[in-house]
Amino acid sequence: MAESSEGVSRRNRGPAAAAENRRALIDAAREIFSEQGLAAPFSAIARRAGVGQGSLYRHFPTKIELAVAVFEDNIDDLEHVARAADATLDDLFDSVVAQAKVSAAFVDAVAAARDVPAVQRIGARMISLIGALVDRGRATGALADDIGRDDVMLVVAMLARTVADAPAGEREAVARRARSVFSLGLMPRG
Amino acid sequence: MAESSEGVSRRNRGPAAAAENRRALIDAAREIFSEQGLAAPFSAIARRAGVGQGSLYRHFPTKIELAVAVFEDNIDDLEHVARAADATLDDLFDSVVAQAKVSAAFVDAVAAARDVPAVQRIGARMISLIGALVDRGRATGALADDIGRDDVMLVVAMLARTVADAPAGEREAVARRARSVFSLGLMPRG
Amino acid sequence: MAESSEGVSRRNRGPAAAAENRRALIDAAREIFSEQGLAAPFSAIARRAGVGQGSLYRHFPTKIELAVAVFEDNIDDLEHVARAADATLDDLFDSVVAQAKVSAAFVDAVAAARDVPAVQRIGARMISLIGALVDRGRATGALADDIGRDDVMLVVAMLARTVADAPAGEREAVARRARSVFSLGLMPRG
Amino acid sequence: MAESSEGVSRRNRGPAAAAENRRALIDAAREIFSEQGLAAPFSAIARRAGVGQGSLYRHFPTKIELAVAVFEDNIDDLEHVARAADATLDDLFDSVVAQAKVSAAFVDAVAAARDVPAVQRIGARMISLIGALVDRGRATGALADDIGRDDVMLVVAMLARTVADAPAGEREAVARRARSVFSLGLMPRG
DNA sequence: GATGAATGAGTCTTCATTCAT
DNA sequence: AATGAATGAAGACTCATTCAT
Repeated sequence: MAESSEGVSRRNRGPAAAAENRRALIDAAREIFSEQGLAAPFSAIARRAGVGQGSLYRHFPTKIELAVAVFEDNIDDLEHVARAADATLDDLFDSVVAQAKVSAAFVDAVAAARDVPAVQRIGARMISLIGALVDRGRATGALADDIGRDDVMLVVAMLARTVADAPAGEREAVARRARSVFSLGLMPRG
Repeated sequence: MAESSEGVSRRNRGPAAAAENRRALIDAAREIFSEQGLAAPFSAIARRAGVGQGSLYRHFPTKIELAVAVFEDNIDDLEHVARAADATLDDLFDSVVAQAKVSAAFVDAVAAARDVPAVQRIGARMISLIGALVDRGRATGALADDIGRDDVMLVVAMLARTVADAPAGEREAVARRARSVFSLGLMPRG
Repeated sequence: MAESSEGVSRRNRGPAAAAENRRALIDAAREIFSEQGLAAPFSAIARRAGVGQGSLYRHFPTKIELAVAVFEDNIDDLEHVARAADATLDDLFDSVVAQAKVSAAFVDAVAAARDVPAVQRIGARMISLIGALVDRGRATGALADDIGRDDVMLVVAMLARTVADAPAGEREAVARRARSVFSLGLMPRG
Repeated sequence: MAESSEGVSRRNRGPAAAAENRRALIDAAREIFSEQGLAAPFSAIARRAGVGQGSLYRHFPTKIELAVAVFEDNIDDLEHVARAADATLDDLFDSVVAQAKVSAAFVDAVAAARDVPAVQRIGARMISLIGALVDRGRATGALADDIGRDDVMLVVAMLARTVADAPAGEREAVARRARSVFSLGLMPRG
């Protein structure tokens, strides 16, 4: 992210820059998606990355692929979170809320390209990490027995969208309210 | 809707056609919004309505105003639903799900123009009808005491978005799953 | 002008309203031309006059004809000014500056339609009243002998344009500066 | 100008063509502004230059910037004229009259964007070159002592406008008449 | 004659995508 | 493989003009 300060036009450094450019593009895309959503112009991302438009297309022929690359990073984080011995779904929700805009952009991307292999791969990772948390939640009695991975997946998507769509000033309040509704629904009743 | 078969360019039928055109535009917009969302090109709506672009702008200078007009119809329906003596939140949810795409478009519109009076007016109607159902729900013990109008409003928004974004074939399943999660959250716990 | 307050939509009063509408249109046009110049949309004038667009076209098929009608009023004033026994060119300039925007709009119209009879008629009236002032100026020794009507006509046009084009806050200063340059040129030297 | 024959759609010649396109756009703009004034459609300029609309916008995001580029060339000429050891204001007026249409377009542009830095820069150059001629004029006794740069600037603007607005066939006569009025005003009176 | 809606062409502007270097 | 300019197709919006009532 340090590299991605906008407007710093790079020289043509040839093939050597390939890996570096890729990183810069992903970082720039994450920023742009956070600010403007998935519908942001492609050119803005290239500009922010300080990379030619052509290079953007070479690395990521479609916006979906770029979104996948961005979210691949994010999901690394999520997996990291989920791997902690005492991690709960709440921790996952915390992360999702913190990255709401990017998450929402990803939800958009998924909606637009459910059939792209890379998208499915990411979906699988997501389901899998959710699965682990669900299992643990059930084990500790923090989660109702009839709540499955797919339910949580849906909740994550709704949470991301809702928070992302709220005006900046109300994000926190909306997140709290939504999570409250969800939690009560997810908690075992008794 | 009967009149709005696309592509049939109308003659200038004079001012008498004004009201009819307005209706055609609203109907066309509802269709288009349902198919393409709020971001659909204005021109597509005019075309679908069989009306010149200028007429569209005359009737609805901004997309928000058009969205409001569309939703004003929908909210009529919702109010009708809510007025039934034994109406429940579930009935409301049924309607929202049935009109998911349009509802989602409206959520977008509201997000984009919270400060437009017409939007606020609609928002107020929505809150008000939800309020009635909430009160009734509490009275009949179908709703937890700590669930308020704003919570339900949020749920409606999430429900609409989620169902609207799901691929056509999965809408019903998604709706069922989402409502299940929500319901358990909204039901009083014993 | 009292009648022309914008937005007051009139009922269809039929033919009886003809003369009145004509007046309202002229007054509205003067206002609009003053505010936005000759390029102002036709519709703005009809709206300001509280008259249907169709009526505007009926009375004034072209913008030129409307401009002529507007200026015909103004030239009445100018002729009135010029008829005063002790009137000077400076009095004319005062009037032109005071009506700079409208005058400039008229200059535009003339430039665009030198061959329209109505325009020529107005031009003749203008030349004629200037002629009177020139003669008187020469007689009183206030004007150089080699300055003719056409020179003054040109000066009037330039004065109007210049003042009209200046930002509102600088009109007076510009008018003063321009008149100073012109005056020294027009005054006899010796 | 040789390259700018209208309608010959070019291939994408890559970045190498950038400078050439820029030139073509400026030349085309000068022509178009001369023919139709500053209000000419942007698309006409792109077409005349044989360049895509997008390229026009890339090079000149606003019409003002394009006008500035056009006039920057013209002012080069004017500065060249003014630098001649024996140059007079009359030489400047000659140039202004010769480029009347473009000059008038520039006056429009300045009026429309007094606050744009590039415009101010050009204005400063103009004032400065006028200043040199004013100083020289005073020194040689060809100019009245109380005539300053601003007066001459105003005269230039009026001259440009007036000549530009005159029908082609009368330009010369109008220029002569206007300059005569101005000159007598600018000359020292004995 | 008046009315005011309808029409559609014309401009502006933004992007996704391609391509020469 | 990188660059960044070129392209042109949309889409938004505004008006001049026409026309049924």
